[in-house]
Amino acid sequence: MPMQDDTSPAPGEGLVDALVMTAFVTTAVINRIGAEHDLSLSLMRVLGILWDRRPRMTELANHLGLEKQTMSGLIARAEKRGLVARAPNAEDGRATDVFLTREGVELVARLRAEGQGALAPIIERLDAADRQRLEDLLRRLIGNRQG
Amino acid sequence: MPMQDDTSPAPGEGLVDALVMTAFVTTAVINRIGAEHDLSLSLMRVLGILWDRRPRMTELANHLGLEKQTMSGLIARAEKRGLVARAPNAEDGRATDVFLTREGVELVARLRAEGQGALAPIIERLDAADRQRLEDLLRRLIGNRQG
DNA sequence: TATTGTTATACTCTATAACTATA
DNA sequence: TATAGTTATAGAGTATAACAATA
Repeated sequence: MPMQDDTSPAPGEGLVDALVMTAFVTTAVINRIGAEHDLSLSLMRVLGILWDRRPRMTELANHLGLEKQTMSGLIARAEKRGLVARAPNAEDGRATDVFLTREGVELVARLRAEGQGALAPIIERLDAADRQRLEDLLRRLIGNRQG
Repeated sequence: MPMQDDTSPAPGEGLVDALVMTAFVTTAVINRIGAEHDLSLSLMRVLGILWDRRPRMTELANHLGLEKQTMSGLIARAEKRGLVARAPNAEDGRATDVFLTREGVELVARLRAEGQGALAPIIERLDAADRQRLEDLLRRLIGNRQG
């Protein structure tokens, strides 16, 4: 879908296309893995965050860019399935902490392994040196963020 | 979330993390742009495909990995909004072709410009040479695919 | 009979609004 | 009064199942 009346594209235009296509491909892969476990992308992101953190509901919602009510429903369903649990925050009587159950921890570990396996055929199109170059470039692009 | 009992990660493990994080960041940006126009990611993908193609319903569904009934609803809502239209296929009396309306074409052009603008601050973290290197590596990774 | 598409139904995800409890 | 969280309600997105029309 090139700009119609512009024969000299803006700098980075092709890169944006490549980024978006890569995002679609990557998302499709992890979405498929999630679907096999009846997990939405949002819930997978939540579980990933809970791997090494114990946030409160509002923190989770902000991190994912969702409303707190949406997070309430998401966590309520995950709790019903035994993947996460809620407990009152020790310092603030209004707040609720969220954390993974043992079953949730096992699921995240399994998801992670399956993700590596599913994306392996794609990344193996590059040799080791190019993989490292790509990883370095991507990390410079997105910065060192967590979750 | 490193592999717990493995101090020497599998080849490409860090790259998978970087790819997934990049996908989340990129998806969040285009999702926000879509939300400003009341468009879901799925519908944006459909509109992107229709930019230069006139597929039938089943082709669209297969391309996005959705069921044909799901595509029926998606297209029905988009048609109601005047973004796309349906017409019987000339060769096969069972099939229905889908295509962009004039309004749909204008919307896709606008979305595309907004996507470039929204991702510009991110890609500008790399100089021109590194942008080209990253684009080349990504294209080798995902192949030359369309839509 | 097989394929294309739609309709019926149900559940998840998401948002807006209203509410309760705590600070 | 402001903040944290839940509940109520509604709409979009998705799937499974059943159906109609065409090949």
